[in-house]
Amino acid sequence: MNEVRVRIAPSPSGNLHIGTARTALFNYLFAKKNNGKFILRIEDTDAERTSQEYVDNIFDSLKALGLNWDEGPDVGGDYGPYTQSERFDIYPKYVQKLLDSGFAYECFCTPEELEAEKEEATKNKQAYVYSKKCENLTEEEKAKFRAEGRKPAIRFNVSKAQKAFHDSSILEFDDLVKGKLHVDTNLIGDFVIMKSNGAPTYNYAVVIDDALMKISHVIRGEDHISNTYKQILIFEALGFEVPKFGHLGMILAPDRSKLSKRHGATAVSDFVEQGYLTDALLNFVALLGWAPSDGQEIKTVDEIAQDFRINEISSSNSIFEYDKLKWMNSHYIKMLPIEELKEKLKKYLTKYDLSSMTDAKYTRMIEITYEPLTLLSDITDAVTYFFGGDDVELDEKAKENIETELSQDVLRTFVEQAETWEWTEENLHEKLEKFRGDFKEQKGYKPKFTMWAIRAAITGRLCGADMTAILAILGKEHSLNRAKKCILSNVK
RNA sequence: AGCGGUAUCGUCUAGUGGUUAGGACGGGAGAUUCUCAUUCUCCAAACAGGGGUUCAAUUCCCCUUACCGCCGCCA
Repeated sequence: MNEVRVRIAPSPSGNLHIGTARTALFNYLFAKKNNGKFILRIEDTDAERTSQEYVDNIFDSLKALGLNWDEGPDVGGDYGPYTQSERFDIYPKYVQKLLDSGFAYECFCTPEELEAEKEEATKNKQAYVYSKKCENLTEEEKAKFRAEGRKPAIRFNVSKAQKAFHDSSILEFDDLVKGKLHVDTNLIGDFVIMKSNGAPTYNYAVVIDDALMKISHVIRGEDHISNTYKQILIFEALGFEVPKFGHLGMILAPDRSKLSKRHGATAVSDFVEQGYLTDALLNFVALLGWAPSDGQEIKTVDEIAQDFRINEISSSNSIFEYDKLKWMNSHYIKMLPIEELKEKLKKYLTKYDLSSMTDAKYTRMIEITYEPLTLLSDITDAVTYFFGGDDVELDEKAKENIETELSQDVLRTFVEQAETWEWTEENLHEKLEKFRGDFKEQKGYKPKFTMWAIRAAITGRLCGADMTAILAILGKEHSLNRAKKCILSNVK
């Protein structure tokens, strides 16, 4: 049995898209499950849209996701180079083979001529298929075009390849996820494999690379289905073994359009920047099309790989539901070991002076605030009242609350009694419990209201983390000063 | 227009020729908690439509509809 070799072949014309990440994941899973190799290839044949910045982003994102490749531009391998622009000397050789065997021919048509053909087709409501005008040019005619300064593009002769390798004009292949797929090759025009400037086209370069890199399974988005037929024909014309193909449904935005920035983040690096955990991202994206056999959706990549069967992937499109991703992210945040969480969160706490806080206090602060986080970045707002010393900004609801007579009563009593309290969390816990118990008993204040007064004065908000711990972390002085500042002299 | 693909709660999906069609997110109700959140319990929510085949179809076949993709000297 041949070795399983799969690849992800992103084009560096943008940051690594979440859809590409999903395709990469499925390739990775397939490789893992089958003890195969996962290969990264950079498809940068279109120099104008390509940049090193994007190449770096693709590397970094894939690494962050833990989708490590066995062969690639940086790590090398036996079938390099793994960057298309470094393979430009390879492509002409096989074009020549195709030319020699008659599966390709030179085309001297100008863009204007081609445009005219297309217009004609649309006018007649026909699908456009190249006319094959240049298929049988004589040497004299070619020489004449050359004399005019025209540079030929090379076209692949579809009908010739079809007749050479297939009985019928219907070309069929067995897709790993979609089952049997077919098309009438008469509908495929002779397409360009080498541009007049000498650069290979995508459909051609992909075949050469996949063949030379011994790719056994091509797993990609279903937008490539129609390319597959062309590619199969090239594989055959060159005498290469045709790999197996598997096409995944697309990821759509909630409004069923293409996922774009206006829906939120689309690049993996954007998600990370916003405070998503890569593990959550990966787990979520795996669930788009794949379902665990035991119904347990939270899974590590290794667990998913064990349970992964490419033919069981749903072949329909799926919608990217940010709500579920958020839920998953908060779930992953809760599962993170506290030490790791402390480190990851620091990135979002740069506006605060953490050096003024002991590690024990910092740890405790994170312990009591991390639970409600949806995004790591939510921590920024969640801890603001731990800083600022004697001052804290009150929001509208807190202000309103402070101004009630009940709250004033609570605060006056609090300041008076707390002055003598020993300021440790255990003791505060005990004292506060008794404190609100007393108010309940003596004045009928619900514990909730008693605590609201203190919370409003100390944190400036009506909701937040455990009040006892907040007081302990803030310290006696700051706590009492904040409370004192909220005691108003004239309240009716 | 043509060609190809897809169709189970709002969303991601499980599932079967005979099931109370299952789970998750989201939504609703309740319990717990000093608040918010968490957690827990419960509830509502789906087989696109029409024809066949069959004793029986959500499941198999056909048509319609809807949606997606492709029709580049882009990748």
